Amino acid sequence: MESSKARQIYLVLRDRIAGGHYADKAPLPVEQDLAAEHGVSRATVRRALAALEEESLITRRQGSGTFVSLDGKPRPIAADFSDALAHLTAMGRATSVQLLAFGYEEAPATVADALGLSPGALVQRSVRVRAIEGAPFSYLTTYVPEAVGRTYAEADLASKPLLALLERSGHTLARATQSVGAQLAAPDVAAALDIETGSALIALTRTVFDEAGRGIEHLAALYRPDRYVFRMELQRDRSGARWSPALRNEA
Amino acid sequence: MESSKARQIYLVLRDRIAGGHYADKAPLPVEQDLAAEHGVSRATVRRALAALEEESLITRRQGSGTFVSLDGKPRPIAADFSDALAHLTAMGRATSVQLLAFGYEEAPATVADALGLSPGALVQRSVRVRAIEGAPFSYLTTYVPEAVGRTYAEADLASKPLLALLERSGHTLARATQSVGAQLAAPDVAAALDIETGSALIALTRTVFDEAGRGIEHLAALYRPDRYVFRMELQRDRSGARWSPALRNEA
DNA sequence: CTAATTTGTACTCTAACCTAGACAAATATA
DNA sequence: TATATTTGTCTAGGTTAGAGTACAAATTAG
Repeated sequence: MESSKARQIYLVLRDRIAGGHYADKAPLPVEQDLAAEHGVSRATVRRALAALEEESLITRRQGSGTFVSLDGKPRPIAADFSDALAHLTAMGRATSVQLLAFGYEEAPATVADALGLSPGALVQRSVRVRAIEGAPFSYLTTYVPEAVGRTYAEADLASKPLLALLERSGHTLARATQSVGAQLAAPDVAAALDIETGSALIALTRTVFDEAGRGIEHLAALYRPDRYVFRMELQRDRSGARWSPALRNEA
Repeated sequence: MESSKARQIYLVLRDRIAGGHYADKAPLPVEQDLAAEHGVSRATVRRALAALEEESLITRRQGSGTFVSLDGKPRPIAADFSDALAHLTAMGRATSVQLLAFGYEEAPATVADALGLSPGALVQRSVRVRAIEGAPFSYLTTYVPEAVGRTYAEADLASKPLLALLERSGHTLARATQSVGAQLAAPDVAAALDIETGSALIALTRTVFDEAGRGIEHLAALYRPDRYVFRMELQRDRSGARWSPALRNEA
């Protein structure tokens, strides 16, 4: 089932289970209905279900049905948008970082644009994977203008958060723009995050500026949605016209 | 290429182009490299590229290379997290809503839990698709406790935002919790959003409470990331310890 | 002008995937 | 207890997708 209709169905059902669309212990639709929904034969649905059963995400009982099984499955970490990292460490959970790539190269057009560099300028590019208790959950690609990057060493990246390094070297981080989308996992990312190619990932890009408005860091991050979700609390404004974010302390 | 490795590659490249990973006019990796990256033959890569070319997302020149082509392609709408809708209408863009399903049924366990209802309680379920200038971008499934749902009519849903209806009928919306993840498009959603099954979607779930802490609405929304992204501005706190969201007026 | 690079085209072979159907076994329902 | 429902097992057959290879045509670089 390397790539196929069965895999597609497997991935869709997996997302739904992880996302709470089917609650724990709840029955999945019967095989006939799943087949109809996806426009395939029952044999194909059964292969998808077999894969889910192998991960013990479901249990199947002949004559009865197929049921979600989330016994000891870890729930995703809920993180604030504003400072995810402080959040995790504050929770006392062991996160580790692996540096997959590091070097200086010409800035891709999209990065040069975001950071306000001239096309072809040199940037430091690094790729890191962050894991919590051994389970990888994010794939981070960062770009930093060369002059900024030279203020710290490669080894620092594996041990300290990048924003901390930037502040240590005297840069003031004043403002950032962030946008969130979704993206499919390419083979390299899938391998690093221990998932299958074609899984859905949260895509977050962030550009950080100093007080002079110069671009300091450009981040393209991919998160496993089954291990990491962004959560926020909203409160109705006194005026009643808008919602405003409430600052959080805990997950 | 209904489901296959070629399709997988097609979707990955499509996401990258839409997400700005490859900039406009920039060359894609050569077919050999793409084949190596994805672990397939060149013929398979070529089928993926053919599909991209058909949508004129790329142009291919024999002897030269393959290039991103984003001429008249619309950029995704950038929306604030706090009140996306007000945002859109404020921009003066024509959004339309289609009501796909409406009815009362037993609350799924996950919904009953979120709204604080007893298991098996009746809820109103509605499915809507929102489009901007004819292009669908969101698939919204909402659950409302029966008593609350009875305060407005089915026809209202097709014309007014749900939150406005709730306020009109005297409910005060005090607080909401929201979380953002990612999910693959199932066939029904894919058809409604005019995309292919297996595309990556932003998944947002929100639960709205009144001032007494009662659950009023539970929303499960799916967004096309090529048409809709969540954007936010962050500012460094005076203390310098955290980031805080800056309220926005415009995209 | 020449050589290297890159996309375009053509072909064969194979294996994986999917469909379709029928029936068995376990469970739930009336 | 009898009947319907649901998962489990098996078989046969056909279609498609993919690998691999070779070469042609256009473009670029030296």
